[in-house]
Amino acid sequence: MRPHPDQNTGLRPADSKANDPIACDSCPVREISVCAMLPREQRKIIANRSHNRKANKGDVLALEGDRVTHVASVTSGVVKMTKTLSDGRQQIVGLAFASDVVGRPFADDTAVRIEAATDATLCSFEKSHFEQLLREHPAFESLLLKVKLDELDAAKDWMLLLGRKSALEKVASFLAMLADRQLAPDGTRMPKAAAVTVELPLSRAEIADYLGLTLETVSRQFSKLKDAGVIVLDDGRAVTVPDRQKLAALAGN
Amino acid sequence: MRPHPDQNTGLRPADSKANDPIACDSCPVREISVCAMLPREQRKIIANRSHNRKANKGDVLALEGDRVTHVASVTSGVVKMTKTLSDGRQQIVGLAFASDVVGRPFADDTAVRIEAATDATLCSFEKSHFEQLLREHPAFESLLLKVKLDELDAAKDWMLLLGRKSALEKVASFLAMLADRQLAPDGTRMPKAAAVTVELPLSRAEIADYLGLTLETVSRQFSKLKDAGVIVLDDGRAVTVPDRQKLAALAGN
DNA sequence: CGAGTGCTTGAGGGAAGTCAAGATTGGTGG
DNA sequence: CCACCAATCTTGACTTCCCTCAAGCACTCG
Repeated sequence: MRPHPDQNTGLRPADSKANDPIACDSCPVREISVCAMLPREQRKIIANRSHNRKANKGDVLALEGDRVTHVASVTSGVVKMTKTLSDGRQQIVGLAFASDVVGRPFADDTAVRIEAATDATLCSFEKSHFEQLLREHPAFESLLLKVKLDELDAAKDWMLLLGRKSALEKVASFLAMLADRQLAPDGTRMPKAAAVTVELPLSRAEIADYLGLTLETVSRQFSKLKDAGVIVLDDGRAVTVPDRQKLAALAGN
Repeated sequence: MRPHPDQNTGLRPADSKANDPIACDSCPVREISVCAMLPREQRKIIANRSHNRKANKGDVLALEGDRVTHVASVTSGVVKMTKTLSDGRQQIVGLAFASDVVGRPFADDTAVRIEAATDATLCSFEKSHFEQLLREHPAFESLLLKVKLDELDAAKDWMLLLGRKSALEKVASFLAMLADRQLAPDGTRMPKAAAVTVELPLSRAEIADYLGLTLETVSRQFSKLKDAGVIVLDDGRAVTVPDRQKLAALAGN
């Protein structure tokens, strides 16, 4: 593997923080985030202890080994978590979409670098406040546990992909994952048959880092899928999947 | 990848269950398992709701897609969790050692096959009882959350390994992991300098499935490490590491 | 319009996979 | 106790998939 060039260091937390109090009632993820478990009147507690945070694409929210100061729920955009070997080889070990939690409660420092993959907004808590919420509201803690158990299952799927799938299967799996999580305009999941257009939140290089490949190999698999008629490359960053079944078939499993 | 041959199907849960009540006070993992968080008098609750379970090497505790009926804490031995692609390619996605929890609370069925990698004993709960314990004892749930967050961190490390490390680094990492978790006879962790002998809980084929390699490649890396003097192969299953620093250096990171 | 960035494509090489013997080990029964 | 057999592990020769290196192409933006 070729080591990675140094990347845009972006803004550190203190710089890009915006202390607008959160309006939970209009929060775009209020029904699906961990907060959803709290009874309405207790959301005030959240509002008082959290703040909105805007991050621009490329902004680094935490470096590998950093002291953990905040825990946040993603309200829009995509945040990536990466780990890096000493010689620069890099692996994306997690993607956080809207309603996902980033940051590590109950640990002194992060084992991962946290970075905005797209422009993003977060509902951010000071770590100690977040942990206090967990202690005081078992329903909140319980929901976080369920969320993390789901994440663990997803991580196991990803381990299968990284360890055993071919390059083509990896790319197909990645696109299938994005297509499946794609929501119709009304917020419901797309019907299984319908064509879906996916706006890729990652560059070719980032997809490579996610799949354990090189950018060139990723690009070649995109071309292969295009030639096979499984995807349409609207432009570099937007992909249409006419038939998700066909894509899923190539994903292995 | 070559598909795997079918493996010993072993015993299903109902067959190998032994209903001895658990003696928590003499439980080998009472200080480190999730149970440790419960105040002494509440351990009775555990004793009443759990039972000892012996599993022989190769016994299958659950198949991929099985309904989850039990959640258990490993009290001795090693249990492996695997995922399999339709053509038989296999990946070990988790190893549970003494004090680790296997089984999936809050889900209808397992996403992984659970199998004893060595002879093992477990402290097993009916899933509904386990979930009830979590609900009634926030401290218990809280500890489980912390344990699962640690597992998630470990999974991320493993994703880095699977996606980006060379075969030699993978094998070195695996041996380093085992050496580090090896305990001195008195139960404390070994001093960093001391030579450690590790009894491998997995066959070459299983190590390959854990590392995303083939058995032949694993064997070659063992030979390479032996020739380099980094390890001594006492026999096929026991490895001595004279200098863990040297091994760690080869593990990458 | 030229420079910069990100993506695609090609040619060649190398690390790990595949296929195929052997070598060890461990268990079983004569 | 030792001979035999099956299972596991090691080693070798060859192949393949993906990585590396290197152009060339397509946008975007000053």
